[in-house]
Parts: sequence; C-alpha cells; structure tokens
Amino acid sequence: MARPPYEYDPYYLQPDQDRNLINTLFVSGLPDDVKAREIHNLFRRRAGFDYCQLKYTGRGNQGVKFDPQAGSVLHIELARSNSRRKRKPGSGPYVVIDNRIKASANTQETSSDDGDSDTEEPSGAEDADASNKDELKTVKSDTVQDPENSVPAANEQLERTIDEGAQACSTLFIANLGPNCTEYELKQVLSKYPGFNMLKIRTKGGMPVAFADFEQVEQATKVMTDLQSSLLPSSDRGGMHIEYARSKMRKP
DNA sequence: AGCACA
Repeated sequence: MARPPYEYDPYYLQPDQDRNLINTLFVSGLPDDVKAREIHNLFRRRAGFDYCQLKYTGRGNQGVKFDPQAGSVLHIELARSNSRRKRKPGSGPYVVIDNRIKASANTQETSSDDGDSDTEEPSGAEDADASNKDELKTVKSDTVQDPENSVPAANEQLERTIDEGAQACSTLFIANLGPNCTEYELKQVLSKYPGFNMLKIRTKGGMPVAFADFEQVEQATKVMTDLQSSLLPSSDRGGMHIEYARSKMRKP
C-alpha cells in the first residue's frame, strides 16, 4: 500500500542505472495519432537533446486521453532505463516503432525532412525553417558520415561513449526459439537453475522470444553460458540465442 | 537480428 513509486524502487536499478545516470525520459499520455516529428519538435531546442524514439504500443486509446480541449497533459518522467536502441545509419533524428495491429495509412514516419512549423516558437518563420534545417543537418551529419559503421578509426573517441555493448543484467533475452516453443517447455529447463524467477514469452510476428528473470546477475550469466546455442525439442532453426536483456523484468 | 511488462 505505502509502496514507493516504481521508479524509485531499487529493484529496477541495474549497475549502470544509478538514477543519476539515466538520461532518457519516458513520455506517456500521447495521442494515438502523434507523429514522431511532433515529439522531436518538443525537445529539439533543449540543450543536450540527442534524439527521440516514438513507440506505438498498440494500446490504442486506453487510459488517459490526450486532448487539448480536454486539457490533458503529457506525463514525463525519468525512464527506467536508458534508451539503448541505436539509430540505424540511414535513420534521422528520431526513431519510430509501430506495434499497432492495424497499419493505418499514415505510417511513413521515419526521418528525412519535415515541414515542421514551430508552434511554441514565436521567433518567426525564417528562423523556424532555416535553423530547423540546420539542426536536422547537424543531427544527420553523424548519419551521413556514419560513425557507426564506416571509418571506425576516426571516430573511436566519439563512439565509445555510446556503445558499450551488452550490459550484464539479471534478466535474459532468449531468441531463436522454434515457433512451437511453449512457456512450459522453456520453464522446465530454466527452473533447474538457482535463482530462476520467472519467464515471459512474447510472440512478435511469428517467432517467439522469451524473457527470463533471475535473482542475481551471476545466476543469469551462468544460465546464459550453459544454455547458449542449446536445442529444445521444439527448436527448428538451431539453438537458442541468449543475451542479457536490455532492461530488467518488471517486478510481478 | 529479433528486447516486453509502465
């Protein structure tokens, strides 16, 4: 009852997730038809803003309704974990993930130029458009020169801040499961290991993936190395591929 | 390669 909000629960804090180190904001209460460009416009003038990632959860219009006339407001809080998805070389200043069932007609929101008008910026038309182009170009320049892939030597110092590889986590991400793999089947195997907490299977268009949570990182690590590439009866495309999950599984 | 549960 008198339980602190989840974002203060130390359970969610991983070794690299001291709250002070979180530099990602979680924004909720967005309308279903929100565009990535709108989110980008919200933040692009803010110092230190890197990029935004918009995810349509498929939850549609549940809960809070965002509507200017209804006076509802965006809710912004510190994210539980930093955004880890790296921008693809070809992508622009924002990233869109659309998990909604129906692909509505306006889903061509990737990057490129936007004809955005600055609603909150009274600075005038020329500024809005000109400096806007500039900003986009600045953000994009790391796309054009492509520090992620090409000329690795030249960009090493800039890059190492960003990609530190897989971070150890007490939750495992398990992929390359056969289409018929069941939670039960996987649980049979995992529950033999000490510290096993719980398992969740998600099927994302065809192939299932699983998240397995353990008490301790070391226990998860042991399972990962033990079971890496191993076959289940249901496996049909080779052994399981196991990695640390990007974020720890939510409590219950 | 594919990382959710808010």
